[in-house]
Amino acid sequence: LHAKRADGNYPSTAPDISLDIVPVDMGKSRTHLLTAAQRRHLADLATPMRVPPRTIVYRQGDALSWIFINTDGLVKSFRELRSGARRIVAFLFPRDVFGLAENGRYVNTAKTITAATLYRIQHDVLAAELQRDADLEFRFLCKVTQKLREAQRQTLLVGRRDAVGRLAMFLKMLERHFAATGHNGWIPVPMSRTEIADYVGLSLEAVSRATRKLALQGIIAFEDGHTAHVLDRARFNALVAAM
Amino acid sequence: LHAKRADGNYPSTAPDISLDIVPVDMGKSRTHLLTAAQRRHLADLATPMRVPPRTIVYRQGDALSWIFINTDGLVKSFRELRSGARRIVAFLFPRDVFGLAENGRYVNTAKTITAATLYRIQHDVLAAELQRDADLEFRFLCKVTQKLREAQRQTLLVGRRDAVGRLAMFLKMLERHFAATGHNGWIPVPMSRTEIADYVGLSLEAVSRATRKLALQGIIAFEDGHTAHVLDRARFNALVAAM
DNA sequence: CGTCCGTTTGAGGATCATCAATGTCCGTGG
DNA sequence: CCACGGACATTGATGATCCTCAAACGGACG
Repeated sequence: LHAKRADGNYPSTAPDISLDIVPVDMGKSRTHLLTAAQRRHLADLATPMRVPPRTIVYRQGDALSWIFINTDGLVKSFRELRSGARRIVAFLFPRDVFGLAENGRYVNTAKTITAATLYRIQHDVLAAELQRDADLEFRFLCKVTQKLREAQRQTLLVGRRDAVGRLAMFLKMLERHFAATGHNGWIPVPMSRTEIADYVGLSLEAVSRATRKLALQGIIAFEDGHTAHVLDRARFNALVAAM
Repeated sequence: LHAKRADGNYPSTAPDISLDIVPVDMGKSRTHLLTAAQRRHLADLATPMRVPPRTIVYRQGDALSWIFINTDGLVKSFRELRSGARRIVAFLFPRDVFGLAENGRYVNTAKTITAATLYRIQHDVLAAELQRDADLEFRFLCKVTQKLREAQRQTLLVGRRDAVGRLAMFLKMLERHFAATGHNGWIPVPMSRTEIADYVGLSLEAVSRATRKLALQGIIAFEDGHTAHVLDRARFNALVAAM
């Protein structure tokens, strides 16, 4: 698997429940989750793995072999630049699918941030299964479509000139992701400042200054560095939208 | 159709040939093009339209009704910002599918740059057809995956700090798109400077100065503003990769 | 021939990256 | 229990880059 991995300690209860693909729509509103049968079937094909923090799942350039589904934990997908800098292309949350490849090679490097539970499926097995089950395939299509929208949003984010605006958009993105989980008014920020910087395309220092500004202006309060409270919703939204 | 359109003058020869979805891979190398039967079937479901330049196909926020396939011409997909600025999210080349929506509404505005031939399919009809034909659906899945990769690349592009580097990456993207068409050494640049600026996230002036620099350094020669010649391939590639 | 649109060129100002130093947290070892 | 070390984060000063404003230029088209 191209990387050190946590061996052995899988949860012995087979949790086929956790393979849901997230709600999206291609217009039509349908039952967005997988059927019980589909989950069971996917669970049959997939192998669960429990992965410690800061573990590389695969590297850019590695031969494509598995597609991964994140059911628990946080993973980053990033590219190493010549300069040594890293650009995080996506954060993979629970219910996210990853393993993007081109010409049979992974495009990015994937690394866990927190401990994570991943299900891996051989890519050709998955492809075959998708061909067999058009309904399942449709969920994947929706999922990739959602990822496409997110990528476009990130392009808009990175394209902004102002640091605080970028940070605001970033927090908004996090809020969207955790909205379903019912956190209201406060936003979990599971990643480090450095990782935020690598995602929004700023230097670490700029991120630091931007968070400080947001706090000073009374728009957002940070506590322990990994939780953000939205104090002034109106100005926060204005910042996010203001471009 | 939410927009003025060129009425009547469809080519009377039914060109089912032109509905190909472009080559991509999810790892497996397959016959990348649609089968003749699939093309015919798609052509049955789709309505061709010949659209003049600078025509709005749909606006962001419009209710989703059609999915479009571009078979000829150039379309831009962009978002209007509060400031009045525009950020181009994607250029749609022949064989591209577009009509990205969220919650039943188009996410971006689509506008033709050149005259174009578009096929439109009612989104729910397409969805139904995809459910029926898992193979066809797989091609769409690959297509969206390709778009995702491109979007990620654009994020990297926009994230760069140097204007010339961004322009170089942009030209490289164009070259990739026209590579199949056999132009060797020279790159068609069908869009305006302003549109390039809106895509790479620079001001019009910065784009102008960057092109000038590329020309002065003998890396690329521009003629008539819509064609670029790669003079120094080595330094060009270095610029593209140098981050 | 004049207007309009897109582009080029120039000068000044704002913003962020970079470099450097200090500060904080946490785990390790004495 | 405390001191040390390392990773990460903050804060400050300087410089480079690009945006903005402004003016001139060019071709297309009436």
